[in-house]
Amino acid sequence: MAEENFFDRVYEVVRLIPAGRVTSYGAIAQFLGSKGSARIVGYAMGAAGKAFPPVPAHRVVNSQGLLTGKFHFDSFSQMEDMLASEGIMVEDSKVQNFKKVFWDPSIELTVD
DNA sequence: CGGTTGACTTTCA
DNA sequence: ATGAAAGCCAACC
Repeated sequence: MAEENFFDRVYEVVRLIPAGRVTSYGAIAQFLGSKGSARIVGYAMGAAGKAFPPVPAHRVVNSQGLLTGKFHFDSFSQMEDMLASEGIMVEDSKVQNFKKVFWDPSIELTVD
C-alpha cells in the first residue's frame, strides 16, 4: 500500500459516482479544494488502473464530456461500452446529454 | 531539491 | 466556432 494522499481522494470520489452518471476531472479537482489540480486527477486516474478497489474511471471524462482517457483502457471501445451499459449515451467517444448525466461531487456530496 | 510529465481547464487569436 | 498556448498542482526520476 502506498500513501496515495491525493490519489485516494480522487478514487473515493470517482467510486461515489452513481451508475448512469459521469463527472469531469475539474469537478473532482474542485471538490478536492483545488480546481487547478484537474491534471492531478487525470494523473491519479493513471494509477487508478492499479488501484484497489478499482475505480470506475470510465465515468470520468473531461469538461467536454469527451472520453479522453479511453486510450488508457484495454480497448478504446471498452470505456464507451461500459458507459453504454450504465445507460449513458456515448457517440464518437463523447458523452451525449452530458449536462443530464453530469454528476457534480461538490453538489451531490454537499447536501446540507 | 529540481526538472519533467500528465486520462485537464481556460483564455486568446 | 476552431486551433494553439498558457496555467495549474501533485507525483515521479
